[in-house]
Amino acid sequence: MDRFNRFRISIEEYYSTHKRDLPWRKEAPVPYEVWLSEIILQQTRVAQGTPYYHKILAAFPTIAALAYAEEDKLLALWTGLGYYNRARNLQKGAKQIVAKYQGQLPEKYNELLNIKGIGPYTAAAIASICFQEKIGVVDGNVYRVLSRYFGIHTATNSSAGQKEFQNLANECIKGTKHPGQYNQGIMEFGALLCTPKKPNCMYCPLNDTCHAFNTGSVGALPVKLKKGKRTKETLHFGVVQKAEKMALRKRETDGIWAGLYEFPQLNDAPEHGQLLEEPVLHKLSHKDLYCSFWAVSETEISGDYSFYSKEEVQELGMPIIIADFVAKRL
DNA sequence: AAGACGGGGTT
DNA sequence: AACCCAGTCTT
Repeated sequence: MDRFNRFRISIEEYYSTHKRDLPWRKEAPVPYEVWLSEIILQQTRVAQGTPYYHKILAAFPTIAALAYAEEDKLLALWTGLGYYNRARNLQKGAKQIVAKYQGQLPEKYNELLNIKGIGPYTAAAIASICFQEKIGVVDGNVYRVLSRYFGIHTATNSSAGQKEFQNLANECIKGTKHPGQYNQGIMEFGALLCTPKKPNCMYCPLNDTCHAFNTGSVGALPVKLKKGKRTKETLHFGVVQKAEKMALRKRETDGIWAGLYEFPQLNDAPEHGQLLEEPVLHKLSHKDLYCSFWAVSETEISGDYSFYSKEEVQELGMPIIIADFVAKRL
């Protein structure tokens, strides 16, 4: 038996005995549910994403409902999940599917790639889980598992690495009869056993032939290129409250917090204004935001804002730091 | 090829 | 504090 088949069979065996019961995992997976769950879970832990999956599926039970939804309503449900362009692209994708595919997800990997928000990972997941296409998923788990087992030292976040790991993943999946099970299996294996820190090598069914385990390089794999330094930014929010309403404005459609609502920003600490709480450090993965909230009069703020009540705010997407503040103060 | 894009959990 | 998470898009 070759190395690829040995690997695949162990993964399938592992999955059959360890798979978690997740809401979108069904005997006959529903393509829309798989798509929605995969978008929500991009760069997001299952535990964090699952409640959002339930809320959003309940609010928009079909692709058509999602396509015709108010963007603000979708973003309101997405509030706190991060990477908000996922939500906006999800809806663009839904519109594409309604327009070009009669509201049904296409079945082929190459067709799925044309849909907004669907990249190589998500296309492979949908095509394999829903339509039995043999394309390997490549996510953070897969990079880790493959790099260790096969001893691949190419950086996973380099162009060469992405190609190499995709090719390897495609090689591994070739022999299977159940592409969706195998793909979910390798991710489950990475999430539960072949973990980033302290992987459970002693109980690993593949340790006899794992390159990393047998060369003592488990801790050195996968190899990743370092990202640049984080940047710092200071934000001054102008809080104007009148008659149980607060002034909010919708952000531009690109950059951070695209399309979300926030307090109008001030260029600097205002001359006339009361600091409502000690400046908060809001840490994003790529920058540190020092946020100050100032009670100011309406003359201090400018731009295209409107006043919203507690009820109206429920229908708006907001960065979590704004949503939390509004919840406390309104 | 490199950076931008969130927020939260783990080590 | 650094790393990671069922990645994708833009420049």
